[in-house]
Amino acid sequence: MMTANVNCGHSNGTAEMQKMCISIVPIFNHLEQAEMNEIVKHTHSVSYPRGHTIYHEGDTSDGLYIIHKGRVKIYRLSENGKEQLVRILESGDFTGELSLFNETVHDAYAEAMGKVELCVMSRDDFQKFLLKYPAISLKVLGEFSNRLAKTEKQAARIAMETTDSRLAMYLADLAEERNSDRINLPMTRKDLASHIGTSPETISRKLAEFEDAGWIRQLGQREIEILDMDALLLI
Amino acid sequence: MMTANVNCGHSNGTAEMQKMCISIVPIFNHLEQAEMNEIVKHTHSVSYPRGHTIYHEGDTSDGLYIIHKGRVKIYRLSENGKEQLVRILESGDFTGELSLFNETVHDAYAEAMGKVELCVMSRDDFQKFLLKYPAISLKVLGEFSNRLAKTEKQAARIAMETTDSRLAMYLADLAEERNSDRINLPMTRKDLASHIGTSPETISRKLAEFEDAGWIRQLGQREIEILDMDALLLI
DNA sequence: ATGAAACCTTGACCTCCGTCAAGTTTTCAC
DNA sequence: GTGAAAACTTGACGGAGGTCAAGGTTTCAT
Repeated sequence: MMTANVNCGHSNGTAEMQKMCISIVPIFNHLEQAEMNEIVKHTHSVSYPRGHTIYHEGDTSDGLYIIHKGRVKIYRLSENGKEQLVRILESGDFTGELSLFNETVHDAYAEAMGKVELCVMSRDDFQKFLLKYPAISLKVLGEFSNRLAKTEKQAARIAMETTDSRLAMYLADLAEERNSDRINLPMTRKDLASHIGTSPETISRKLAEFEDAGWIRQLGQREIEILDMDALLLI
Repeated sequence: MMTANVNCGHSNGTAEMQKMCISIVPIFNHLEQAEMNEIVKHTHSVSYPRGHTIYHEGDTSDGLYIIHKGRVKIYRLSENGKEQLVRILESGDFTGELSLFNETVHDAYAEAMGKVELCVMSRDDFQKFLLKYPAISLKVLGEFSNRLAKTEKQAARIAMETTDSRLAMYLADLAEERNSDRINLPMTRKDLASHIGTSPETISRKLAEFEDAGWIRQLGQREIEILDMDALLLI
């Protein structure tokens, strides 16, 4: 049984949290203080435990979810029940938008990777704000266009690159994002495998190969140091 | 009303044609007549021959392209020079948007599949209209959300389904889209292969298998009749 | 209409990597 | 802290499908 802790904005602490929630999200935090306060009134906070499914494929969309604390993984299931990890959301990211515009049902799953705190806004309120503050639309369009570019790139990679390349590119992307040669895999081998279209065993083997070749060093199960980025990307 | 055919060479086309262009695009055709006229003033028409590259990966974005007549294929190149077909644009579709919001350079190629006629709007004008008419933003958001959903689905398929399934699902999608059991492949084996992440040879072989199994009938090189959709999707 | 170029098909080969299995290590709930 | 469950590693095996090649068919520009 889920033990969701739903707050509807009556306590000071919670109002404070919702305000924070809005103020950390790129799509809202460019607004005037008064405007943000108005938006805060139309959100409520929710907290879920590790493993809780926030929405299912097929659920009707109930709104926009903004991650305040914790991480959420978005995944899909194929016909035969295999899971593919689509992306991981962190503080300041949002989801639920896809079904806000055209579809009315979700086409993926959202699951709490640890304890998470979310701010939720209803579909109707969100659309109202988009029309009232056109600048928000531009922010959301920017975010969508980023995601679309990333997803198309990912699809192209899975379709055309070898498994070695895909893994190497994933590591390189992560290193660039974190701006460091020491990276921490944000997920299990199984999830990573499903993300780049291979099997957990293959991930283990390839990482071992990379290490033998002197391109990386595995420090822990999750921590990796990249020693020779160029060689890695030449595979 | 639809007397505005061809005749726009490489320079500006007739006002009539540009008007048509705007009136067939879902993101604009919901506007009032006067508003559309205003937008028409800020577009110009262009025509390109078969095979012409409309924009290159790395080009700086010069604006929004709306397809008036003909078809345009969007593709990417991998490191090793392999091509992946991302999607095919038809009359009423638009492209160039990705680089309109965040990136300033294109990350893919656009090529005319036959003679095409386009209407072009500058990046600045487009952004101005988005702010002036918030309803346009909602339309574009809807279009983006569709594309994102489609692309994520595609990525998940390539990552997790067998080649048979991917081809079968592609045929099924096409049949549903066209609402008929007789479908015409909109592209060559090579392009289809790159789209679903396999090789042209494998496409030939699988289609032959499907035919032997009695699930489809190949009428011409491009025309296919689906005989047993259920069997096809059970692969 | 006609030749050249692009496209499609079929065969043979062979490699990559997915799957199963068994053992080890790490994580997590109590 | 402790035991159970989840996650990871390594090995062996087999099959799906990529690649190369050669020959037939369609398309297209002139």
